[in-house]
Amino acid sequence: MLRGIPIGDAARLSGVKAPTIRYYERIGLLPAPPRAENNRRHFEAADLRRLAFIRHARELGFEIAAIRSLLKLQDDPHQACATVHGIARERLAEVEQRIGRLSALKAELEMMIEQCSHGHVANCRVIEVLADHDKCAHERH
Amino acid sequence: MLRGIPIGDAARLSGVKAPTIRYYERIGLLPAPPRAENNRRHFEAADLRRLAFIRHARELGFEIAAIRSLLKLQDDPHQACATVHGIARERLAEVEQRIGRLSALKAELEMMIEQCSHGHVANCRVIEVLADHDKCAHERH
DNA sequence: CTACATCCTCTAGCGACTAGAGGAGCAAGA
DNA sequence: TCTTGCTCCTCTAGTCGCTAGAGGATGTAG
Repeated sequence: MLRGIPIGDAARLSGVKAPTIRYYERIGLLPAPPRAENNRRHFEAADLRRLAFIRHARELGFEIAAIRSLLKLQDDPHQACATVHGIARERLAEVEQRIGRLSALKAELEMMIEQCSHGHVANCRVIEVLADHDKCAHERH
Repeated sequence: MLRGIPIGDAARLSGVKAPTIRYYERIGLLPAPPRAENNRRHFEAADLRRLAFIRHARELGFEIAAIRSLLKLQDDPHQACATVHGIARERLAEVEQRIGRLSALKAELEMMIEQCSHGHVANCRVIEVLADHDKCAHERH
């Protein structure tokens, strides 16, 4: 019979939940697999690889649109690597920017918490700092 | 006449866009201001302060729900500071975690990009690494 | 035969806005 | 006075990437 992998197993093997797999199929990120007479999907190893790829890229913070282009490039191995490279570098720049902003934020939160007098809200530094941006130590946000 | 601040000025002064101000009013984050006969909102200085507070807290990544509790605490200055403190510390922990994850991610992206052979997609490291999680240098994601 | 698990489709919800339609009001210039 | 252009109003629907739940069919084990 050789009847492919059912969605539950595909979910367990790829780490992508079943509803999410169906969602990816609906938005065209994953090709619709053949169905058995009982209308159930049957996946194959290639689908699992594609799902693992998607999952990993998602974990790295790539958006669906970016993954879509990466997959298109992957499907056509004669494409130049430069495009892929570009997408990854864009993503790196984003990540670096986010780390920068988060670090400033961390410093500000730490300052707020440290300066909090542990008394009443009326003279709580956390509330004060939140209310008045000028009290921030850092400018870049 | 003394007819308060119109929404456009409130937006400019507070840094919160007009549709977003209306949205905050709708979800009860900002008290509904009085209206003139022409049905237009008229804000006051206190509203601007509240909006600045919300905006700053949003920039720091606080969720609307957290801001809602902070505002409630702010409205009642006899509350203990401990609650406020707790919210801020929770937020700090989240931020630290996110920085950690983003740093691992940055390292991985850098590695991917560096190893990319600049040839064809068929032997592009970016694609390969994305396809196979085991090729990652870092485990914690 | 009875449980129970797995699968199917479909719709609606999340958070925090944002965009657009369609219309009213107001101030300044020709 | 008319027109232009700006601001304002409400309402609905869209964004992203899922997730939850309803309601029903099928499959498997005891």
